[in-house]
Amino acid sequence: MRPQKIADDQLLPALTRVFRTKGYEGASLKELAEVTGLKKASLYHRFPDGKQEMAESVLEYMGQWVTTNIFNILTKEEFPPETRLKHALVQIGKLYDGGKDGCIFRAFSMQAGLDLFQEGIKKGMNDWLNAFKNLGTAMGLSDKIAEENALQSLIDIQGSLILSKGLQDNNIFKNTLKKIENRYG
Amino acid sequence: MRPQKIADDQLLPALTRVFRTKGYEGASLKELAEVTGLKKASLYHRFPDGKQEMAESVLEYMGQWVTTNIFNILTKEEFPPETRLKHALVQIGKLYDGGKDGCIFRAFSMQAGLDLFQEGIKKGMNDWLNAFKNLGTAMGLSDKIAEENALQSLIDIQGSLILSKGLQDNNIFKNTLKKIENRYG
DNA sequence: GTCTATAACAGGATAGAC
DNA sequence: GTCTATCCTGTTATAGAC
Repeated sequence: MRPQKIADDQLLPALTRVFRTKGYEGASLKELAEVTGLKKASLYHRFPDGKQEMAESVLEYMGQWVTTNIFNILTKEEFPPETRLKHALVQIGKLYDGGKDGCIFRAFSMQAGLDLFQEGIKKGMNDWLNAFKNLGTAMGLSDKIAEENALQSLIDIQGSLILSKGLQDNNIFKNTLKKIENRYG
Repeated sequence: MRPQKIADDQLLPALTRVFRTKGYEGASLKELAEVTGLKKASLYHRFPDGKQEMAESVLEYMGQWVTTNIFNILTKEEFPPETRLKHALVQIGKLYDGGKDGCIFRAFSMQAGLDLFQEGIKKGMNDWLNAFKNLGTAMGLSDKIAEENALQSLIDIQGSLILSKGLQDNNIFKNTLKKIENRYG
């Protein structure tokens, strides 16, 4: 067999960039091939089920990144919750490149994407909620308040990403991260 | 000339429904023709510049609806600001059908849509901010606080719409509207 | 103003050579 | 495992009859 032209751990980030900026329908195989340096037929060798499988893999890849770099930090009991939150917010800032990059949930949230990935999106969002709720209870909040804070934190992240894009002002996102930190202060 | 099969004021809502749920790329002329009851060629008669012009018209149509039904209420000096807010929030609930419908800004916020409508989206979002800021100052808030509240209100609306869709729970959106009301309480 | 028909192209997907 | 070549379908858009 020929050597892989691009390893999986380089392939997925490249595909991710396209899906995040273009959405599911907007991401064409032509562009997905270009950014990976592979021909379309080679992409089908890696992902026999085509575009849908590529998008699924991207969703899973993002989920793993977030689990490793955000959830695991938020719930790491060795550190005080204030420290965990601070570190996690830095990682969230990285995830969205300071507001420049969009969320994959949003990118897959138009009809076509929802038809395929509704369950994965729901699960992913619930994972975010649980991680933040875990942090809240570690800070001594009641279950109810911890849940409310978690939900509001996600609303803030998603909403501020939309407004940052629409108003072309990444400070909206950055300030929102600070606001989240203060809410738990 | 033959009679119009569908008047502009019926045509635009139909187009709007498709663009809102599918996004710019996901909205096909085939479906746009179906929902309007017109053939594709007839759509081109109404919108010579094709899909882009249809989307522009939808954006403008939504802007007018919002101006009439939300901004004008929020800034109507005859009524006390608390009343204005209450009425406006009811209209916002209608605009998004209790969380079931998405925002046109979001639908046009993937790359292809931004390339075409960035300026329109930015202007539309600033109109929302100004209307809410106007309300805040009418309630006696400082300029700075009124601006902060306006921004947070939009973040709440956009974020809660995303989470409502992703988690398939429209109560997230509905509760957020109540929360906005309380913030100005 | 709407229609049928069709052009021109892009998109997703596959076959088979190397 | 990657490639070239190709297929087929869907998509945007236009021509011209009514």
